[in-house]
Amino acid sequence: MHDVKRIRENPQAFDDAMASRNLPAVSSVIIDVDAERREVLSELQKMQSRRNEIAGLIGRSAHSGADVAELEREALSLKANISLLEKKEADLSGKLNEIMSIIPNIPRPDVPIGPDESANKCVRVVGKPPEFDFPPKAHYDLGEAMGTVDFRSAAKIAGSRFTILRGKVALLERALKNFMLDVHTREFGYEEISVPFLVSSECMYGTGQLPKFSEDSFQTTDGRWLIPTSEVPLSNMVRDMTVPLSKLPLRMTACSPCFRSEAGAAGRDNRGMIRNHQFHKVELVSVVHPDKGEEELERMTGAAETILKKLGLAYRVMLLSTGDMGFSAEKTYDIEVWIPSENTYREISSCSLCGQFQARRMSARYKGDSDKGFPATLNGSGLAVGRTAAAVLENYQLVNGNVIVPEVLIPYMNGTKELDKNG
RNA sequence: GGACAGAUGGCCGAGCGGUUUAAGGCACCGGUCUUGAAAACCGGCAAGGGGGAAACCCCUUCGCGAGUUCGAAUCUCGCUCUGUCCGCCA
Repeated sequence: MHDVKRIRENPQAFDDAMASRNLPAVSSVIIDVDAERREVLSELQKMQSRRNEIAGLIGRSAHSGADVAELEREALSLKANISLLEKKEADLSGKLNEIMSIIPNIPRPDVPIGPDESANKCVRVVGKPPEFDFPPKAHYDLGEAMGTVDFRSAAKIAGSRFTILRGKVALLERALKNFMLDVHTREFGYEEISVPFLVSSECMYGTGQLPKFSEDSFQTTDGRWLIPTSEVPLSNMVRDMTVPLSKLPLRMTACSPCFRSEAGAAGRDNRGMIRNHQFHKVELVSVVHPDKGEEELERMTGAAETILKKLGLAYRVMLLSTGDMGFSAEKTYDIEVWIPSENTYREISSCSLCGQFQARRMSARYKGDSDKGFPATLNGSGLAVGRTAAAVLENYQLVNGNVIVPEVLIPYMNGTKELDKNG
């Protein structure tokens, strides 16, 4: 959500920002509706003031015995006008809100401008992709051959785009979650949070999934939503509250299943664990002073990268262009891991600075002695567990189809050093 | 799921139709006093929004939403949440 005052002060800058997102100019509509709303509000408040005054006079007349018939007549006519104006004001507020709630965040100045992912900028490439003297298999072929990744049963039970993991690969997934959470809590000071996987519409609105992207998530029969990411419950921890400045930065991490309808993804990544309706993700969320956003984004991205470094996986960091950024983001780094079978990098993390955009939607505030306002929020994957498991399987595969367990995971795997057909 | 009780400012808590512009206390901030501290005393102390160059004025908010009324924290209806007990249950 944007600050209407800011738009009023510099409509051109706002329209330019929307243009960089390939969206039409809307500032003039917003300014008009807002001006009308404030005019109505101002008049309404004058009437309310008079109404309160009359009520006071009548109240005090009970003691003085003064005649109040004239006052009551005036109050009655005021009453009708007030309810009329109240309705008008509510309509205008609603209209303004409707427009504002589907406008995305404004990209930061250093975000490359472009139509889509083709304009993304590679910031750095870290690690070297492994070289194989045999054609590397895809993770789903490796897993199925080992009998540890079972798409057939998953389809029987839940339909397409689900995965069942068995034995050592299920353990690998669990090991990855614990490893990631440990790194973030011990090395980066994130507090581990165990969150609800169902959330209210208010939460989905707060982080920006609603009202525009309802078709991307699953809704329950009683009106709740399956979380598409634990960013939603984590960020909404501060919804409708004022956090003391001294408590910032807040850093929270959670591991949760994530549910996505993947509407419109037909035909893409149909095989494997890359694009499922349900996947596990370790999420990072920070709530910081608005001036500390960029600094925190670098820190958060670094925390996510640390996981890949420790796992010995090659990756690159991409700065997303205006055309590829999410709704609530004003700057986003994607981390892409090397996937040998596809001979390319695939997204495994997305770290976004949302500035004050979500805080405004959530009405989350911070307050210090002489400084108060909306904090900046950030969220990032640290990392998508299923995709990390796939990357480990592929990057550490041997010619016989076995998979070496990365050193850092061995303690989390009860000492298992290699995955093989014996599960 | 059933029964009962409750929801008031950062916290506790009074108020149950108009001298309440939400009493009082705690916490916090400033001052007096003190060598310093404590105590005591004095003063200050919610958020959001509208108007204004400013001083300042005004509106809204007593869980949320409707309603009754000239006037609602207070009355009516609906909802949400919390507590206690019962039932069910991992």
